[in-house]
Amino acid sequence: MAQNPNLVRGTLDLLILKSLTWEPLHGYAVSEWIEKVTDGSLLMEEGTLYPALHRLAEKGLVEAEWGLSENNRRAKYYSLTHAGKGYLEREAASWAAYTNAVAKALAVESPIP
Amino acid sequence: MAQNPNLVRGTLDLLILKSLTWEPLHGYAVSEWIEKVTDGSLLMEEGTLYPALHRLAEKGLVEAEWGLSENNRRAKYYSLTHAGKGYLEREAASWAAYTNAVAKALAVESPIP
DNA sequence: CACCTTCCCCTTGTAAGACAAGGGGTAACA
DNA sequence: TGTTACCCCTTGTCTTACAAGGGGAAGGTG
Repeated sequence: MAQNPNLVRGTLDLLILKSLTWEPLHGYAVSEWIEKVTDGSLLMEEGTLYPALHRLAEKGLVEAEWGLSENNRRAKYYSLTHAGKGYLEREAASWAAYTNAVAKALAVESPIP
Repeated sequence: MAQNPNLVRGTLDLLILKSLTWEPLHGYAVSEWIEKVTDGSLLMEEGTLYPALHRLAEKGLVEAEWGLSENNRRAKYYSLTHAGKGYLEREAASWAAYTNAVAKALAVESPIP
């Protein structure tokens, strides 16, 4: 399913990190979480998800560990690091502020206020 | 001033088109409008703005015409086409829906609802 | 006069990152 | 045995924000 790449950018990391808030999840479960929590409006390509997870690990925002899934399959579990928690909070706030500003701009009704 | 490119993506076209809602503006005025309307939180690089305007013109969403600015300078005025209006409405709605979904996802408090 | 600032336009190169389209492998079940 | 669901990954392509440059003309100031 095709998303708008320009919309996904800037929220992808946030959503991934958020999905790991409570417990470690493997990649497949992360994508399921995102799909569920957005009522199916955001379907994550695997070619998008996995590189993103690797980037986040590279930055030290998540940690990976091989394990076994509920379905008895080899799976790589990602967990939020301390740095990842902080990053999530800051970036979520910044994202909210930005989208708020844009929403206001798009709602302007008088020319050149 | 450095923005977060990942946030700008997906809102840039929207903001530009919105600025042209009432009357044709030249590029410089578009960037001023955006800066003003976002309380200075979004400063548009010229190397971002002008290519974006050209892309929008290429897609037939805006039309360009050379004119003279209030300050007596040569300036290229952009105006919204019919297609541009429609695009703005649709994409603004889609953007709002998407950011809403993300906002909800980021506000989730229970694990895996 | 020379100089500076403001206004106004543009281009090139770089880097990031979403996506399409491939790949592989294992468990469970019909 | 075949099929489906689960789970991981990579490569190449394309878009596009940004940095860093370019130029030129108007109006003011020293």
